[in-house]
Order: sequence, then C-alpha cells, then structure tokens
Amino acid sequence: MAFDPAEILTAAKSSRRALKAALLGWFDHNKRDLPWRRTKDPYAIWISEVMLQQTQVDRVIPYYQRFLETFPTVKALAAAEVSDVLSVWRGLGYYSRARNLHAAATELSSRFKAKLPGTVDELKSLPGFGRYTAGAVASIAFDQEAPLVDGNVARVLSRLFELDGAPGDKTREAALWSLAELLVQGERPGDFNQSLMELGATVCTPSSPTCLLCPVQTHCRALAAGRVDELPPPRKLPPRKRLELAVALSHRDGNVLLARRAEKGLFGGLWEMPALIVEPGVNPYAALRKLFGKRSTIGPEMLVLERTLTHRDLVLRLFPVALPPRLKLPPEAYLEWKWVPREETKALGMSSAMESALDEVLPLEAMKGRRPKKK
DNA sequence: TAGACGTGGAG
DNA sequence: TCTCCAAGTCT
Repeated sequence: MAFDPAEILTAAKSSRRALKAALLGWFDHNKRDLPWRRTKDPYAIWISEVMLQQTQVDRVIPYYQRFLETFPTVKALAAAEVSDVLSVWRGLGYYSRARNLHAAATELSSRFKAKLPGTVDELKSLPGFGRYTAGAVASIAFDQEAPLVDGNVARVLSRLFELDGAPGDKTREAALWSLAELLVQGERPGDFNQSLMELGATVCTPSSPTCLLCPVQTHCRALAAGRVDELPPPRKLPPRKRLELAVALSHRDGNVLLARRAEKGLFGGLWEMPALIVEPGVNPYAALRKLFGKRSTIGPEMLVLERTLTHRDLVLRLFPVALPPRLKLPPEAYLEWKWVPREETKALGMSSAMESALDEVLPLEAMKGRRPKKK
C-alpha cells in the first residue's frame, strides 16, 4: 500500500483544529459570491448541487436562475411534466439529472410533505441523491455534520495528506471519506465542506495550483514533499466509441417533424429529428426507409455533423425525407411524434448536437415570413 | 464494477 | 486540433 490510512487519520486528528480554523477563515474572506450562497432554502441548494455535478460554475448560474423562476418550489417541480423540466435543462447535459430531480420532487410530495428531509439517510433514499449530494444538502442546508467528497475535496485532501492512489481506487476512496468525516465534525459543517470545495476550485486546482496563496500550505504534505503536481494522479478514461446516426429532416408548411426519445439512456426524454443508429456497413438510406416505409422519399445526404461527448464520438448524418400524406408514424420507435413550428423548437428539450444540426439545415432566418400551418 | 451519461471552455 | 475536464449517480 502506498499510504497508511491509520497514520493519516491520526495526523488529521492532531492538526484538525488549526486546519479547520484556517480554512473557515479563508472561506469567510475569499468565497465567491454565488447565487446559491445567498439562500438557505434547501430546495434551491439541492437544485444547485445537482446542476453543479460535472458542470462548471459559470455554466450553471443562468440555468439555476431560470430553473428556480420556472419551478420555485418542490410542489411546482412535482406538478410539472418531465418534458418541461427537460426543456429548462436543455443544453446543460447529463439529462438523467433533470429526470431524477423531477422524480425526487414527486417522491418528496408523497413521502415528505414536499419538503427536503434533513438527514443523509433520508436524502439518499431519493433518486439522484448519491453520497455526495446527500452530504452536501444535509451539511449546507441543514447544518448536519455530514461529510462530502467531490473531485475538489479529493484533490485537496490527497495533497494535504499526501494520499496516493488513483481516482476510483477503493482504499483511497475510503480514506478520503474517513478524512472528510473526521474533519467535518464541529461548528459550521456546511461552510467547512464548502471551504474545501472552494479551495479546490480556486486555489488547489488540478494544474498550476497557487500554493503561495493557500491558507493551509503549512499543513500540506504534498507541498513539503514537492509532490503537488503528481497528486492526485490523472484518471484514465476509456476510449470513446463511435455512434453514427442517420437523421431525418422532414418539414412542411414551416413545421418540423420531431420525436421524443425513451426516458432512459442517451438524451433520454429529449426531442429530436427522428434518427436511427447506423451500424458499420449499413446503408443509412435502407435504415431510414425501414423506419418510414417504402412510400417515403429520401434525398441525398445534406449535412454531416460531428460532436465529441465524454464517452462517444457522435456523428449525425442528415437526410431530407419527404413523407407521404397521412403516413402513420411508427409508435414503437419513440414516446411521441409531433410536427412543430420551427420557431417553437427552441422551447423543447433537445440536445445541443441536435439543435446545432437543426440550425444548420433549417436556419430560423430562412423560415421568416412563412406562416406555419397547424395540422 | 467499470462503463454510460453532455457540454462548451481552457490550455 | 485535441485533450481533459467540472461540486456524481446509476446500473
């Protein structure tokens, strides 16, 4: 083993007081003024914590404000359709977060009188609440001495205590949570947790940390050992897989044919131009013909759009498709089908990739002056 | 348990 | 261009 958890825990116990005082003092004077730090409303704090998962602060802020305006309470969120929640979430990514938010709001209404419960165990029983989010809401909104470990905390603690091991290493994870648990005990647990995250986000950054400005530099074992740059080691990501889709652009009278994806999996619950996976070696024409039937007319490929996701290389190949009148759209392929006026597509939950494709082949500008006819 | 699950910005 | 993300959760 590259490190001794028991020894680290003992060391943490002896320096706990000074470490916490330094971090809290630093936090009080250096914390960023963020919208979710201006409220004690557990609901608002919950929303912010979910949005911030794997997402940068700058991107979250406008979404956070719009979300709370649209769904100001648990009740309002529970009363909404999940498609409306996805519409507000549009472009933020990891859409299961939005679906779980809605599902949890429903459960909160039935099980907890539409209020967030104040304990980690109760919170963890709700969809979308893992160990981190439960700890965050319990400590920040309810002043519970609940630990939390996110990417920031893991990095800060790894350096402070010279904790070896790669992200995902079980021994390392256990040691991190033990440390967090030990350190959070005492006054202002929410602020303390936030101080660790804030330090990681602004000072103890992954690359080029500003150790000279660090309030706990004298406690930092990695700094003393000259190992700040090598802790924690970068995690290795699996290679991306290629996902190629044949996408049908079908429009008439200013309306675009859209369909809503099944709730699970990639882009779950989102609207899109009807699309099919093109397996290697398969002719996209044949795939689209199979979906829409022999009487449809498929034109030449009009656009190839590539997007890189964390785990996939996404390729969208667009084809114009003319459908015969009164064609029955295959109900098994999607949750629902709809002809949507072009200028109303922005109000639907849609992935950024699909939105880009739609903008390319059917710019809003070109639709000006056309009167959409409702069918 | 490792892989699925988005996005646009930073270096 | 290209890599690597950023306050994780679910299966």
